[in-house]
Amino acid sequence: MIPEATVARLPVYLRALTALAEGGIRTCSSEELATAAGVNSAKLRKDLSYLGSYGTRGVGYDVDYLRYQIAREIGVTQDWPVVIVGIGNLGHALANYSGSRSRGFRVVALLDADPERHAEVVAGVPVRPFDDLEAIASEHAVAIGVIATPAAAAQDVADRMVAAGVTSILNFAPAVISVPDGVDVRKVDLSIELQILAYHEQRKAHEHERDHVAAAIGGDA
Amino acid sequence: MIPEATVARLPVYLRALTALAEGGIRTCSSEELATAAGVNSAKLRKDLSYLGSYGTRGVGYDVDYLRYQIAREIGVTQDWPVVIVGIGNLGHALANYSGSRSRGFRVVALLDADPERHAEVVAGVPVRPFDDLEAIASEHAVAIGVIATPAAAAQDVADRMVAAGVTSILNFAPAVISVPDGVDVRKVDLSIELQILAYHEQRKAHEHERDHVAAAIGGDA
DNA sequence: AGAAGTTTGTGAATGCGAGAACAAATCACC
DNA sequence: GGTGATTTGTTCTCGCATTCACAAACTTCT
Ligand SMILES: NC(=O)c1ccc[n+]([C@@H]2O[C@H](COP(=O)([O-])OP(=O)(O)OC[C@H]3O[C@@H](n4cnc5c(N)ncnc54)[C@H](O)[C@@H]3O)[C@@H](O)[C@H]2O)c1
Ligand SMILES: NC(=O)c1ccc[n+]([C@@H]2O[C@H](COP(=O)([O-])OP(=O)(O)OC[C@H]3O[C@@H](n4cnc5c(N)ncnc54)[C@H](O)[C@@H]3O)[C@@H](O)[C@H]2O)c1
Repeated sequence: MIPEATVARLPVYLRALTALAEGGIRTCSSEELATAAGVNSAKLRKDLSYLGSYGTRGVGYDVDYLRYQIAREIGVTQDWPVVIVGIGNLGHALANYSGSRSRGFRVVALLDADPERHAEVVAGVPVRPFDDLEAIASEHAVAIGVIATPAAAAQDVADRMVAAGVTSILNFAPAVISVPDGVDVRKVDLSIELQILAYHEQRKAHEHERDHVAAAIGGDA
Repeated sequence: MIPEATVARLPVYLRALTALAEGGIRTCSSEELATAAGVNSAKLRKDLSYLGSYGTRGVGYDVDYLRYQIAREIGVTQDWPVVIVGIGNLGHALANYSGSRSRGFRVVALLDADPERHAEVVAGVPVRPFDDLEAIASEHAVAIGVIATPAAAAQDVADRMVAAGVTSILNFAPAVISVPDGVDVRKVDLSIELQILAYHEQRKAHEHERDHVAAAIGGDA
């Protein structure tokens, strides 16, 4: 059983390894890979130790071999069919992105409730009515769904997805959605991220204030 | 000093409180708020206790009062000026989003290196040359920057931002960027999120396999 | 072949966060 | 004014994650 914190970092290692491989590098040490991935080398080694013993002491890791092992562990050696629901501003960006860049996933359908959208084709995939969800999900055995609708529709969309057999949901809508046990939900939320940054900014600003006050009172007190 | 895990949840509570307020609810218990925010009520109470003692035993929390206290603690009672760099598919979506929905932030500039983009106006804000970064950052005292360029450009953009006085960066590009001490970076990464979901999907699939094998061998062994 | 130098994999220590549980505080009602 | 019901704030315990530190394993050089 791999710890959740480690699972969340494996994709980062995978990307770093891909970058190294594209740069023509065949082997790397845990130190080098850790730097490329932006983590501590001890943490990297511990993370990799959960997968097995794929390095060679005194040498390091074979880039391609380790990359394959991580990809296999994550489950992206095969392609996962994905549906995206809500093809507005964000949905368009996601459709373009998933289609071109990311390996391991295949966008099999773009769904939207608005009939005006149904004429469109995004990144080679036509936008279809939301009611086609069940048919598409069962035809392609879709396990992963992406929600990019307004927040008000998110719970309904999630319910329909779950009923159609989707067991993993990536939610971009700023809404808490509840799902049955056995269904995984991850959320991506721009405004939460901005607010976390704002908190730290404010703290930095206060710190400076204190510094100035201290300096004004008398630096060598 | 508020724990980082708590800081990351405060925006969720803020949103839940806003939703309750919009529903006309004036007071709520930790249990109700926890449900709305999708967390455990004990955790919620402990989180709030770091801010102070803003509830009333036997009663609960005044929705508006608590909302203001959290907003103040996060630092979103004022508006933070934000610049977005890289106005492609994703940048367009972000510009439209930040402009309309999220309180506490104001998009003061959209920047792109591609001259073809400079004619455009997105959500009322004109797209300007990337080289205007320094002038805009100092004019508006911008502390928060958003990167939505391709991965290859992310480190350069980050360096320029830092040089221009930006001390918090939200990075949407799939790249590890390094910044000096005192600068905060948060990243949002679609393909990492998908891969985490894929891992769990794979595990679910293997579990089913084991179940089937066990059933085939003989369920009551 | 042996010594010196690298680098991995892991046991141990430390720190942090989650959740249970309960005492203190408040309200409603009589 | 007192009693019971309700709900917060906090203490305590447990488990997980991070980091250190080092022995084991491998390479290279002599
Ligand atoms: N744009 C961003 O950068 C951004 C960032 C973070 C979060 N979000 C969130 O992502 C979501 C989408 O944002 P957007 O800017 O693309 O909004 P949008 O309004 O442009 O697009 C929403 C789309 O969802 C469709 N839709 C509405 N109800 C539906 C339903 N029940 N079933 C299927 N489709 C439905 C609409 O027809 C529309 O095409 C919103 O919840 C937003 O808050 C957006
Ligand atoms: N589209 C998505 O849903 C999505 C999701 C996750 C992550 N991302 C990432 O976000 C980034 C943007 O994605 P996109 O789909 O909008 O790409 P895009 O190619 O549509 O847009 C990128 C924009 O950045 C501009 N740019 C390039 N170099 C620049 C520089 N040095 N300075 C300023 N601007 C520059 C380009 O002119 C272009 O307008 C990419 O790194 C992508 O991997 C995108």
